[in-house]
Amino acid sequence: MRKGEQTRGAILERALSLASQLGLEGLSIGRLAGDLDLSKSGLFAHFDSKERLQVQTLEHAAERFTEVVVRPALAAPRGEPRVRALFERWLRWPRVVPQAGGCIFVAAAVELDDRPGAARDRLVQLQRTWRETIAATVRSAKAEHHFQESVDPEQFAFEIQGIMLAYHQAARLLRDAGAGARARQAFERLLAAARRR
Amino acid sequence: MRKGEQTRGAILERALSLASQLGLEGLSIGRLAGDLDLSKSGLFAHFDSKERLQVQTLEHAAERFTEVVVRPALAAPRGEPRVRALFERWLRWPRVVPQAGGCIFVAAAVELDDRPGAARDRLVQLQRTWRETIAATVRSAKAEHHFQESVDPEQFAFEIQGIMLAYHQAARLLRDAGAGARARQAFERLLAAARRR
DNA sequence: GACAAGAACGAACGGTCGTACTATTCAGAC
DNA sequence: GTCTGAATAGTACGACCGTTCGTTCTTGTC
Repeated sequence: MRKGEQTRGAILERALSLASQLGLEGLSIGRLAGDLDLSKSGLFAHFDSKERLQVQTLEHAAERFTEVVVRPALAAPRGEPRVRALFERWLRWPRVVPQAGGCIFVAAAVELDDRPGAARDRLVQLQRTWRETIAATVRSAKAEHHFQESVDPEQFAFEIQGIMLAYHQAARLLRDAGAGARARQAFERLLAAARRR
Repeated sequence: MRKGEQTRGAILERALSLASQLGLEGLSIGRLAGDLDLSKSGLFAHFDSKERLQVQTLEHAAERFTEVVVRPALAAPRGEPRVRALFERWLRWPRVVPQAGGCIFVAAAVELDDRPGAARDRLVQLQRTWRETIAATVRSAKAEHHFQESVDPEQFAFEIQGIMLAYHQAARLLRDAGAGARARQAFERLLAAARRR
């Protein structure tokens, strides 16, 4: 049947935004049901447990992330342009896929880093995949001779991630209007160091 | 009287570690009281409200941070050594001042970035002070001619913060044993770019 | 040792949480 | 139109939440 799938999708889309604000633990089934005009028990039946809801919310986020960040970026030309595309699309994605509290992966990373369980396990997988996506893109930039042979793709991924996290904090906590400019400047410096010679 | 102060200190020290794990919202008065063999109401009386407990926990964290990170770093020679001291002491501080869940400011930044209130306001202040501390140290490194004149202290602070956040995520979420090495390499690259000529 | 103030306690409050059951409504195949 | 299973609603539960209140123990001062 199809109605269930549809409701489920609506729940997860809302859960994604709510969890970005309140965290995966702060995400409450009652609140979620109220927002969607569903009964608590009706909503609950879709997931059987809160932990499963949390995991599915991450799963849903990952699917949307692939749709709006990774896949389009892979359509950019190999090499540096693709690295840029990944970066720029990451900056925008919490608005493209509505997450009122900012990137859910940033929030979940801090929340789950010391809470064992299925949600943490899945998040770690996703985060590893993301770092590997960046690293692979950097490798292709080396293959295209855009970047020097000496560039370490994993180190590059680490540093990009740092810029993203600093941006997230400056923009959201400090409400620093110049956060985007700072992030781009840091990114350009990183690119220049990889490219230069 | 003095007994109260003493208990209060013990509560805050424990609250700091607990909040680093569960977040300032996840921090529960009942749990905290249980850990310290106090009654819920007895503990509560020290703070009058949960929000005040949260703010005081941040305040306590800030004092300890100044003690073990900022003040000792300011004892290092002006210029690049002082920048290094800030960085290295930051890396270690969640172990020096026990925070089982990692740096509480990192956790609180993500948690409070969209939750208005006294705790958020205080955290923003603290974070601004911290960035300014880094920037001032960078300015002194310029004055000592360790760094080029063209270095932007605020941009430098932004990028250091990024490295710290990336380290936190790699070490804690991904349990990446090489996180420290990655962070130091990124830091050296940042220093080299500021120094070079 | 009396006394007052401070510190801690125990019980209870109204709420919300996740979860378990049962009952009802509804969509799609025949 | 009927039947069936999926989808949703309703109700109740025990646990824990922050908070209040009145009481009791402890501490420091005279």
